[in-house]
Amino acid sequence: MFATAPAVVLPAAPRRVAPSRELVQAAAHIRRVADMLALLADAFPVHRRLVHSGDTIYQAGQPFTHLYVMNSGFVKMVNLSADGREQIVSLKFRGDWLGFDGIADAVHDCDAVAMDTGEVWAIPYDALLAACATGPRLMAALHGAMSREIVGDRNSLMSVCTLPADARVADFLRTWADALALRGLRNDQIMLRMTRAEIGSYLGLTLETVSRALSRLAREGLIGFVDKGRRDIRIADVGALDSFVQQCLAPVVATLQ
Amino acid sequence: MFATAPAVVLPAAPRRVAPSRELVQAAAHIRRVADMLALLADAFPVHRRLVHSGDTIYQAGQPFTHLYVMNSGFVKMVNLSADGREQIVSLKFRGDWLGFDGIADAVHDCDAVAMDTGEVWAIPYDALLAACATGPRLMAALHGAMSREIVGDRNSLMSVCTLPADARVADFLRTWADALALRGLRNDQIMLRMTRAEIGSYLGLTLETVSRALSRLAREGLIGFVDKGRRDIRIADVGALDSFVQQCLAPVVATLQ
DNA sequence: CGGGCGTTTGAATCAAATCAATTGGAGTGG
DNA sequence: CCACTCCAATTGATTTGATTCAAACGCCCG
Repeated sequence: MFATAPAVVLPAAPRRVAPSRELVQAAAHIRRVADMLALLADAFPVHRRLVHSGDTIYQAGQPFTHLYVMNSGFVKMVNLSADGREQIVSLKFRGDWLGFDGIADAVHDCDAVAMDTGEVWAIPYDALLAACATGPRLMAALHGAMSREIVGDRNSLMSVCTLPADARVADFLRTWADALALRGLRNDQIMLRMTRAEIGSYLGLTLETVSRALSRLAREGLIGFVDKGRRDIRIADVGALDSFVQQCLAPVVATLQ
Repeated sequence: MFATAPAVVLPAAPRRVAPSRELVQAAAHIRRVADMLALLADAFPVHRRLVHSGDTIYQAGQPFTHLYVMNSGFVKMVNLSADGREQIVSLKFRGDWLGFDGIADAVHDCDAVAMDTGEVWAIPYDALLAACATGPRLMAALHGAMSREIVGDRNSLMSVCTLPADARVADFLRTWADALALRGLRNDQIMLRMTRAEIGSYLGLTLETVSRALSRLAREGLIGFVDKGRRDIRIADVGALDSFVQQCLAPVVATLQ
């Protein structure tokens, strides 16, 4: 309870004046990613692959041989069910690992599709394991990444299961902004390289509902659109998105008390 | 693609006459779990803990020191958000590992609560890593378990995001039955040790909706209740649950074509 | 300039949540 | 043994939030 409280303690941080705690976290994360990439580059000749929007890094059904670490870019993980349903189940940024789904059965379980130009490092899994044996740091990075993935997936599930549509979209933007901040990037303006339909797929909503939610957030002044296009979103105050989510929850909480 | 196809190829398996493929899978899984437990017992003095319904194996916020493997019993993973929302995000059975959420930040991220009497083996994480260095088999088991967890979580997300309420409940029962079959247990009768509210939490539904869905499945003859209680569920034909899910999807698929 | 795609917005519909009442079992204590 | 309480589950009536259907708009690009 207390461990996660700080986010709530600040009801509406007036401006993004770089709160020290987040800066520290970001610095730690940047260092961790840099160390990890250096470690990988040292351990073996990493195959760096340049990808463009639409390229698939791997596909469901392919034999699993490599894990991948994103040096830059932006990737979606697409799950396809036996009966033809399809969904974006995860989004990946710089420093994230791809391919864990393939380890268990030696076959990939979903598609990894680039949504932007970027560079992914392909790492032969067996070579990685061998390298892990030589020192504990690579292993720690690997396990940390898997652990983070599990935590992230569960948080997605919780968003989808416990938040109404508007709050889900707000939470999505907040999470994205946090991901940018963690990587030391400006988080007051985010380029969604996704269509409304893709956002909807990820959040379990229709594209119309996503569009309406964004319009409402814009009307309330929580977000704004950069330029004339509606793809780039300006977030005045990330904390305000938090309070918006809680406000959506207010009636629910009231009944619990 | 081909890996997941067989479930569809059989439109409505008439009866549960032990299809060989599933038996083979079950045998493989049982062997894997047994090997893993033996491997663990050999590698270090495992601490075996007996748990009863309601006991917590670990809680969010606690420092992470151990991973756990379930030898028997049944456990729920409960996530709590900063703003007070709570949800069951995962269910664990014999052979499953617990605690991966704690690796990344050395602090557990959710509660693991026993829902039945059982035995969990506590494994010091550092000792486990040390043991992994000695041979590849432990590491393979560990990574396999994490990979499976990631795949499972994503499938949960997909269920919640793409299936209507009735289908979600049917899919939940099907998944549970498959989990039992995989462990070599009879899967024509499952003891839900969960209330309707807990099932609802896991599926993102209210308890009333879960109740109605179960009533409808019973009315259609897909499930039955054992004894007078409504806790134990008899499943005549697991394959029929599959076709029910697809039938729920039929109108959706029609619009896609 | 015109076509195509993505987006927005409105109106109607529908599925699930909410509210409310009742039933049913399990456990307790007289 | 029965009466009582408590909690889980069922079922019905109503409301609500999201989807569906439909139309129009804006932007990018050939």
